[in-house]
Amino acid sequence: MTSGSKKIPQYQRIKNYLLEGIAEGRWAEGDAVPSEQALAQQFAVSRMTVNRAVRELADERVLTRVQGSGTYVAPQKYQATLIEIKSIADEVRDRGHSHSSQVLTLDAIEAAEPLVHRFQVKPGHLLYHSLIVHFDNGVPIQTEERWANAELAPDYLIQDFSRITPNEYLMKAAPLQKAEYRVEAISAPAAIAKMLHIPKGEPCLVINRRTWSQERVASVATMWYPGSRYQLEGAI
Amino acid sequence: MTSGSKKIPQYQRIKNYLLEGIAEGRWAEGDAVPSEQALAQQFAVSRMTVNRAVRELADERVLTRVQGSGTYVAPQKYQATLIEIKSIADEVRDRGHSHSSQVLTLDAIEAAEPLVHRFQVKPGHLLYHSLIVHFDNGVPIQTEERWANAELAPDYLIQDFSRITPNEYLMKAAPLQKAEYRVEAISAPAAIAKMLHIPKGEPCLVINRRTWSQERVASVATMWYPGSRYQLEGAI
DNA sequence: GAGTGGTCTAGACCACAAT
DNA sequence: TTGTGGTCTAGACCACTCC
Repeated sequence: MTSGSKKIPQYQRIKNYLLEGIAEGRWAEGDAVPSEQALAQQFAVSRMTVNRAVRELADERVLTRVQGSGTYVAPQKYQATLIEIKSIADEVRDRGHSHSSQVLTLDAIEAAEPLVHRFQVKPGHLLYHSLIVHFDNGVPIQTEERWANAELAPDYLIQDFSRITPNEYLMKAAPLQKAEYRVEAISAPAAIAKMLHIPKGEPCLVINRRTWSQERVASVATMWYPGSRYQLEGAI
Repeated sequence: MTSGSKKIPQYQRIKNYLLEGIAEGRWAEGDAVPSEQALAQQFAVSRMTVNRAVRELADERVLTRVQGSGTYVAPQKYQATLIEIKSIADEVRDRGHSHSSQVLTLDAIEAAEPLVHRFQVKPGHLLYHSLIVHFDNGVPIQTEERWANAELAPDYLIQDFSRITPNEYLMKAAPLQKAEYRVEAISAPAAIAKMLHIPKGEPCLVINRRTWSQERVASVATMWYPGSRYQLEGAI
């Protein structure tokens, strides 16, 4: 099915061409992609067909279009409709602030309850574990405790998590297939309050996420955000 | 700008026509809307233009299309990936509990700041306003304060909101085109604490939503959930 | 003025559903 | 067989940007 010959519509071929080009870095963020005219010639299709391909990618926020000027690779990553797939580091940088982080724990463990259940693996299955605090201009904004499936993220322990977030590494190592999240409002317990530099008992947004890759659970994470300094946003 | 004559593209006129028809009940859920051929004749445009209008509404999940059969009004149920489009009443009932609600306020107001800004209307624009508490087995689980655009939800004030939630009415009156949300964790102020029967200061999940229909802001809502009794869930 | 995107036309062929 | 949607063409005019 991978090499289906005639079933893929032309506009989809063009979309794929542009998506691959962006993935490979042929066009970086902000770069102009070829004009509709040029793509129409290159693919030997009418401009209407190219227009549909490019317009759909613009609707999907992959590209931005400026009438009279051109079509450009959209600046952001895919945050899109959902609750933060975005890296916390990018979020901070997008605000023009500086991001830093502190790795408090980084080790390997053998799965036991309740992680056995969360990961849908057998007891003893190897998991990697990290506990990191993220800072926005030096102010703590998130604690992130994460467990990763060693089979899917074999190099987890040798990453420099002060430079790349676990999320960013996992996105490369185990491309996201599916995610599940739970959002709660909880009073900060003492340990969390200390890490976030907030009074014990202050309301926090707590996000629990599980991600899947290749039909298996790739990672489980719990993130605490101080309610006074953070809010989730999104659109549909 | 409301009565701009020539700037609105033909495909947008057709989209509006279909959205209004659904809002007015001319086509109910599951009903077939006119074929592309019929719409092309009715609006005196080419089929390609109609196709774009209908395809976009299908992408927005307002319609569903079946090749060889026709185009139908989509069921207004989809919660799926996103943060609660689901009615709170359905959520409670899905858990096998009984839902009830208490209408504390139901009135009309003229838009002033900050609602003028949130609604993108002129000062004095008519808005309807409601404040409702929802109960799960008699336990308060959500306060819902909502403002609705009177132009898009003309019958808002005569609804029986102890039987149908504002959300459910709005889904029919002004089919959802787009939504935006913000989620925060905030300590309950006294007024909220009293309505939810929780101690003042307890962490609450606060969701702010704006919905669009026919290119205009249809409603703005603020919902408070006691953190101890509620959590958001979702998947991607 | 040259190039770009935004929209639209009046046809066409195909795949599929209903009959 | 008829009607539906899915796709595509080869033009066209317009509004806008950039030079």
